[in-house]
Amino acid sequence: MAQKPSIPKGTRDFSPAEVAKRNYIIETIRHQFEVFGFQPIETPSFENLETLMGKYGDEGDRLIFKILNSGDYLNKVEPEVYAQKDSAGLTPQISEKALRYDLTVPFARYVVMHQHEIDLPFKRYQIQPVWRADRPQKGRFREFYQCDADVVGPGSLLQEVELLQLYDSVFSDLGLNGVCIKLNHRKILSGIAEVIGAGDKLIPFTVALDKLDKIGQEGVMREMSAAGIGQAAIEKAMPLFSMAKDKQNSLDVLSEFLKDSIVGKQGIEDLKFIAETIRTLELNSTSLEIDVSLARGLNYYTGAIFEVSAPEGVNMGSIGGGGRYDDLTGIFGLKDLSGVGISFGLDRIYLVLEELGLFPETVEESVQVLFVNFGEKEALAALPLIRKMRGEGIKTDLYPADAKLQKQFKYANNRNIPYVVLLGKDELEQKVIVVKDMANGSQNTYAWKDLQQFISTL
RNA sequence: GUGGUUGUAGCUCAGUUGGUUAGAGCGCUGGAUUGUGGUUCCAGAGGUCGCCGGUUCGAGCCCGGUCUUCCACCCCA
Repeated sequence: MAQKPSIPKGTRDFSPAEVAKRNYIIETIRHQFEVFGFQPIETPSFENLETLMGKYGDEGDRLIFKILNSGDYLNKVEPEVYAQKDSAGLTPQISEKALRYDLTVPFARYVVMHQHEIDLPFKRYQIQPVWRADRPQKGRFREFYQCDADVVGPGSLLQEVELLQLYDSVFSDLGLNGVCIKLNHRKILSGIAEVIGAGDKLIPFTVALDKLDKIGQEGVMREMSAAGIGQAAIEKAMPLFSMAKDKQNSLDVLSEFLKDSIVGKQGIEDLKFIAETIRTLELNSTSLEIDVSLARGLNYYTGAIFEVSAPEGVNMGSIGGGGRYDDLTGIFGLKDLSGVGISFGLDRIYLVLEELGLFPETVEESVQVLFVNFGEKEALAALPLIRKMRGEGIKTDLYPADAKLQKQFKYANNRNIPYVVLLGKDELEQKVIVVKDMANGSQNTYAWKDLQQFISTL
C-alpha cells in the first residue's frame, strides 16, 4: 500500500447521509426560488481569468484559484518578467483561466453575452459550487456551494422586498427560526462619509465601521485613524456608534444626521420603503434589522445591502448576503442595467441546522420498506411485490444477500428503515407477507393480493 | 498571506519525568438466540501513534520540516 490518499485542504467528501441532508436544503431553496418565479441557469466552473480579476478587490484577486496554462507555459513568458520574480505580473502570462469565485460575476457575464435572448426583467437562480483560495476555518471552505437568486432589469424596490420574503420563506421551510436579516444601504454609507468629510475614504471607512460589533467603538476609531481618516471626521461620525446599538430609531437619527446629503437621503428613503412594506406584509420566522454598521459586501453593491446571520447562540459567520448593484454589467460593456440579488450559503446553513438538530428524521430515510432475504425462492417471490411498491413510488429494497436474519434486521435498524417485510417459507406457502413496524415492533400480515392495503398505510 | 493550535483503533478520546507487548467507551465480527433489530451478557478482530528526518541505549512523548484540523487576523458564504 502506497501513501495514504488525501484530499486538498478545505475540501470534503460527503457521505450518503450528508448528501441527503445537503439535498434537502438545496431542494428547499430551489423550490422557493421557483415559487418566486426564478429560472435556473448554470455557468462553467472556470472562467477566463480576466473575467474574474479586479471584480472582488485586491483581496479577492489573491483568493481566486488560478489555473495553470496547459503545455509549456513557461516558454511564452517574457524573460524580463520571469527574471523579476513578480508574481502579479507573471500570473496573467502563465494562467488565463480561473475557478469561479462567486456566482454573481459569472451571471453578469452571462447577461451581457446573452442579452439578446433574455427577457427583462430576468430572474435567475443558480446553485453551484464556488472556489476560494482562502485558509479554511469552521464554516469556511475552499470549495463550497452558493445558492443565488438575482433579478436584472428595470429596478424597483419591490424586488428588494421580494428577496427579503424569499429569505423568510426558505428559512421558514427549513424550520430555522431566529434568523436575523441585517439591512443597510450603500448610499447611506456614502452619505455618512460625505457628511463627515471623508468621502474619498469610503471603502476604508465602511470596512472599519463594519467591525463595530467585534472591536467596539474604540477599535473602530483606531482603525479609521490608521486608514488616514481625520480626527475631526471620526468625531463627527461618533453619533453613529451609539445609534448602531439603538436599532429601533436608527432611521430617524439617520435622517437628522444625513439631512444635508442628497445621496444619504435617497438611501434612507429606500430603506424606509423596504422596512415599511415588509412590516405590513410581515415576515414569518425571520427578523429584519436596520444596521448602519453593516458594510460588508463586494465592491459592486450600490443600493440596499443584506446580510443574514444565524440565530443567536450559534457561532457562525453570515449564512447569506446580497444587495443591489446598479452597474454590474457595466464592466462587461452593458450599461444601465440594474440588478439585485441574494445568496444562501449552503454549507453554513448545513452546519447551523446540524448544530440545532433541525434536519427532519425522514431526510436520512433512504429506504422505507426492506424485504428480508430468506433465500432464492423466497426472494424471487418478493420481486413482483417489490416492483409493485416501487411503481407506487415507495422506496423499497430487497436485502441483497441471504444473510442471517439478525444481520438483516440490524441493517434495517442502522439505516432507519421504518418497515421490514418478512417473506419466508411459511409466508410463501400462504401467499402472505409479514410487515414489521420497526418503531414499535408490531407485526401485521397481509395477503399478496392485498398489498395495496399495506401501501396505503405508508 | 500573518500568528497560533491540533493529529493515537472505524468514531470520540486517555496515555505519567522518554523505559517491556500503546489503552477505554462506542461501533464492528462471532456466540447466548438455525424466523426478529433497537436492551442485556460473553468472546474476538482491529493501530506504520498524520508523514519525513533528527536527538537518544531507547521516542506516541523531545527537536526540525511537512501535510491536516481548528482558532485569531485579513476577508468572506
